[in-house]
Parts: sequence; C-alpha cells; structure tokens
Amino acid sequence: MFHVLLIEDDLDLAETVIDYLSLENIECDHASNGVMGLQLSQENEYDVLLLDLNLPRMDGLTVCEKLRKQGYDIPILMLTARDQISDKITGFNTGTDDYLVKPFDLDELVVRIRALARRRSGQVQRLQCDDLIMDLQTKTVSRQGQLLKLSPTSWQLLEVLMRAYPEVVTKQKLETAIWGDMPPDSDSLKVHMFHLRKAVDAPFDKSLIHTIPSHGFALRNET
Amino acid sequence: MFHVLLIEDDLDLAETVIDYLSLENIECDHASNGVMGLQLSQENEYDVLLLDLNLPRMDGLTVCEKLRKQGYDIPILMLTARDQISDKITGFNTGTDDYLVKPFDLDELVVRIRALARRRSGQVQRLQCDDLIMDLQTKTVSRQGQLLKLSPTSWQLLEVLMRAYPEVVTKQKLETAIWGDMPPDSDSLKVHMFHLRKAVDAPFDKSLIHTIPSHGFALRNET
DNA sequence: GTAATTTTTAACCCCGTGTTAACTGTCAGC
DNA sequence: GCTGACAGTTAACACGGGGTTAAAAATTAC
Repeated sequence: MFHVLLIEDDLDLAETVIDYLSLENIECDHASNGVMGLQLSQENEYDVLLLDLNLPRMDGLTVCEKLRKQGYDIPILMLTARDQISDKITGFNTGTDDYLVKPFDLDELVVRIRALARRRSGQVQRLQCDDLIMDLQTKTVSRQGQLLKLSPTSWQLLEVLMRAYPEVVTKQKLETAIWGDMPPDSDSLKVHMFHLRKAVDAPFDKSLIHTIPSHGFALRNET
Repeated sequence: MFHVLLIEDDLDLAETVIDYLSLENIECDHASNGVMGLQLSQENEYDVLLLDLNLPRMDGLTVCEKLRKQGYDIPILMLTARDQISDKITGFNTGTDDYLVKPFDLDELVVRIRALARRRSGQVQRLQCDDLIMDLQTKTVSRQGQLLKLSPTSWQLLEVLMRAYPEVVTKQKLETAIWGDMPPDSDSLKVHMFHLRKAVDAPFDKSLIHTIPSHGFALRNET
C-alpha cells in the first residue's frame, strides 16, 4: 500500500525495520549511504523518506536540503540518536517533517509513517531562479508574477535547467531527459530551446537562459 | 506569529506551556475543559490545537471527532499520559495528526507545533474549492448552493481532484484511483472527464476543471 | 423481466505540438 | 575574404492527445 525509502547505514537496524514494515503492508526500499539514497529518492516516487542523520558519503541533513532545493516535497522522517536533540531543530528548518529518537518503537514508526503519508510535506515545491518561479504542484511557471504558457517539452527543458541551476546542463543531458535513449534524427533540441526562450526570455528585459558554447545551456541571473 | 489553542485542565501545566510559547513568539489561548475548547476552536482560526486526552465535560478524542465531522481540518497535537499508548493509535484514527507523551520537553513541543502549522490536517470531512463543496458525510456535492447529480465514477474523480486541490493530478493517478491496476482497454477516462465537466462546469459561468496538457487535470478557481 | 442508469467501446474531429529541413547569422582559422 | 562548423530562426507538415458524440454492453433499480 505505502512505499517508503529507508536510508540507513546500520544494516541490522535496516533489516529489522524492513521486515517489520512489510508485515504492516508497507513496502520499504533501502539505501545504505547518502548518495545512493538521494539518487533513489529522485528516481522513484516514495510516500515517505526515512532518513538517518549520520550517514556515509553524505549526511542526512544534506540529503534533505538537496532534495528540497531541487523541488522535491516528499515527507521526510528523520531518525536521530538521543544526543543530537539540537540537531532536531536544524532538521526542521532544513525541511524535515518529523523525527524519531533512536532507539524507537516500531509501532510508533508505523503510526508516523501513516500520518506523514496522508499529507504532503509542508515544504512548498517551488523552483526559483531570479524572478522566474516554477511551481511543480500546480504546474505553473511565472516570471515577474506573470504566468507563462509553456508547451510540454518546453516545460521539461525548463524543469531540468531549473533543477540544475546554476550549473550548466549539457545538450546530451537535455536530450536524454526528453527522449530517453531514443533521440530524434535531426537535432530538434535547438528548436525547442528557441521556443523556450521565446516564452521565458523574449517578453522580458533580462535573459535568463544562456548558452555555453560547446558545453550546453544554463540559467543565470547575472549578466 | 503562530496562534494556537491549548485545551488542558491542569492549570499549572497550562501556565508553563503558555509562558514558554510566548517566549517563542507563539500566541496561546487556553481552555480548561472540552466543551469550552470545542467552542473556542470553532470560533477562532487557530494554526494548531493542543489537546489533552483527559478533560472534564468532554474528553479530547470526542472534541477531535466533533471537529472533524464538522469539516474543520486544524492540525491537532494530542497530549497523552504515558500509560495511554494504545490510545495513540485510536487518536490517529480519530483524526489526530501528532501526539506527545507527558511529561514532554517544551522544545519538542515548539518544534512539533511549527511542523504541524505548516500543513493542513489530512482529516477533512468536507472538501471545498471555490464555490464547489463536497460533503463526505452526506455524500453530496453542491456548487453555488445547488446540488449536483454525479455518477459513481464522476464522484470518485472529483473526490481525487478535490483532495489534491490545487495540485495537478496525473491521468495515471486518476486511472488507478478508479480501476486499480486494471485499467480498461480504451481510455474511457476522457469520457468520464467529459461527463464530470458536464455536471460540474457546464451549468455555470466559471470552469473549475482544467486540463494541464501532458500532465493531467487540476481544479482551479482563478482565470 | 423490464426499464433506467452507468460504463465501456469505438469513431470522429480539431488544434496544439513536435519534427523536419532549409535558411540565416556568426565566428575561427586558414 | 572564403569556408566550414555551430547556434539561432523560420515555416511546412504530420501526428497525436484530448474533446465530443453515439451506440453497445453492463450494471442497477424497479
């Protein structure tokens, strides 16, 4: 019924949790480090994220922060050790929705998962770059408060660009983002970029979409 | 900044909480019994309700239940004594959103209040979008006070849309909501959407149901 | 069992969108 | 200045998603 992701490096604990949750009819994927966890949570649609604080390769708070910055609003349940109470507060500011102190009661875990799964995270799912705002929940894009009309592909392109902001996105990445592993014969990407620019940049003074020759494209607010 | 209501008969505890919350810039009204608490919470717009379980005149669970039945979806934080763990589960089923075991840490209380205030409760009995109102108790939908006649499937569709409001719902989600994992051969979803529109939008000036191309459908009151 | 309602299927149309390809412009290097 | 690579621009066309309609099938009500 529910589908959650547990990011936890203590394998014993992880197995216990997974077994118990399966009894409660909750499917539970597992990642044992922060980087893997981040990747999995981006690729799949989970109802809730169970996130350990101390993790190899990338700690829990960073995972949380990255996800929020990229516009994901999965409810996140933090698992903290008892001596990290001060971290709790930080967690809530970073975008965590709830927490449990280890060692926790498994029944309690289930109750909290159910409660979180019922509602969206309180974190607004919005990507922003200067005066350009993309609301992923209502699927609306606006610049200077004014709604923009985007075709589906233009939307996809912009979403990738905004998630990556302020980094450069290669043309390859954009192509695979739209067409997967079957890109069209001719490079229609540039046509789409043109349409996107006409919608996003043309009506305004400043251009946000910049081409980085022989690398790709990037959103920038300066220059 | 925040405005909460504490319903608690232990006056010492109440005062401690109120004082502490004021330091955290949280305004806290107080009622010392269930009946008063219910009345206050109906009259004012609180961000969160802090609700003791054992109360004179009307116990906490009943207060919670009554509120939900009347369509109030204030987030409710239950305060339970340690020996009432079993009540926790009941609480979540009755419409509670979170709980704390007495004696609780005041910092923890603040954190949870902030977390709850960010989101609506998942327990609404009445869904509303502009002048469109769905009463889950009496199973009736009305717009501009006038009853609408919906077929079972149309009802299901509308319910999903209203629960998600103002977010976009993908066609996939709508399909699984109706047919589970066995969607019909042809896409009869659009026919149902057509019927739903005829019932909900056609008789009125403004359209509430909008299609977001290649994403899905959404309820909107603007434009 | 029949009538009424609801759901499914199928066929149709239309407009928005994506694709393609040809053209223009710009810059680098010879 | 010529040429070739690359990015931007434009228009023609085909496709398909979504809206609409009607009729068959299934379900429910009487």
